[in-house]
Amino acid sequence: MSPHQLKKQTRRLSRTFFARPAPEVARDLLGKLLVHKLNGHTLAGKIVEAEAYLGDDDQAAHAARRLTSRTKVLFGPPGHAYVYFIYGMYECLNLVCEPDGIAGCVLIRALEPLAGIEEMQSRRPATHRLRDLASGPGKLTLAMGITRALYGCDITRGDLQVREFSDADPVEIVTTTRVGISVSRDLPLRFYIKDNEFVSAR
DNA sequence: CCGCGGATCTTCT
DNA sequence: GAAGATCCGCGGA
Repeated sequence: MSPHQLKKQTRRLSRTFFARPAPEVARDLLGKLLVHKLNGHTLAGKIVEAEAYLGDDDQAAHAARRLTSRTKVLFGPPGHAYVYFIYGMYECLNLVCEPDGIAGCVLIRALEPLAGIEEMQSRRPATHRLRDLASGPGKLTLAMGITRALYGCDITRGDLQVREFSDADPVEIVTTTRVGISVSRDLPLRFYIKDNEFVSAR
């Protein structure tokens, strides 16, 4: 998909899209396009897997503890990026949801690469199969060049954005429990596109 | 294909 | 001081 096609066939999501409950936003993000313009390159992938994280009622959510310097963006206005560092070497991308003052976000867990694929591959030299390029929360941030430098950035303006296809087909969604957490394990807050080979942990 | 463990460091207790 | 919203390479089947 060329940058020209991307601009013509898709449009950027606005803040109202994100100003809703996180589980609802997580479902609706499936099939949308995550785009990062970086150093003259346009990197893009279709969102095929996402998880919702809530506030007080979700002990697995970073926002459940309290408001800290790390989590403060979660309590702010929707449509901003929450990027955090984990396990000493990876970064994960979340999109802040809910109205201003209410915590909640969606973790982007896997992408189907659609544009700037060679650039993504150069960022993940150890990977050879396309389906492994961005099929995990740590993998996709590496492939897309997303770092903590983007903490708090406005997704509705600027170089990191989410776009929707004007002719999007409805997607078939599978709901499961979330991956890699030790508490609040039973909540059905993971969503992915059925039969999509770019989903993590198949 | 599957399971296991090491790497590595920020954040909060 | 310990845990953590992960990934990769290794060994075995």
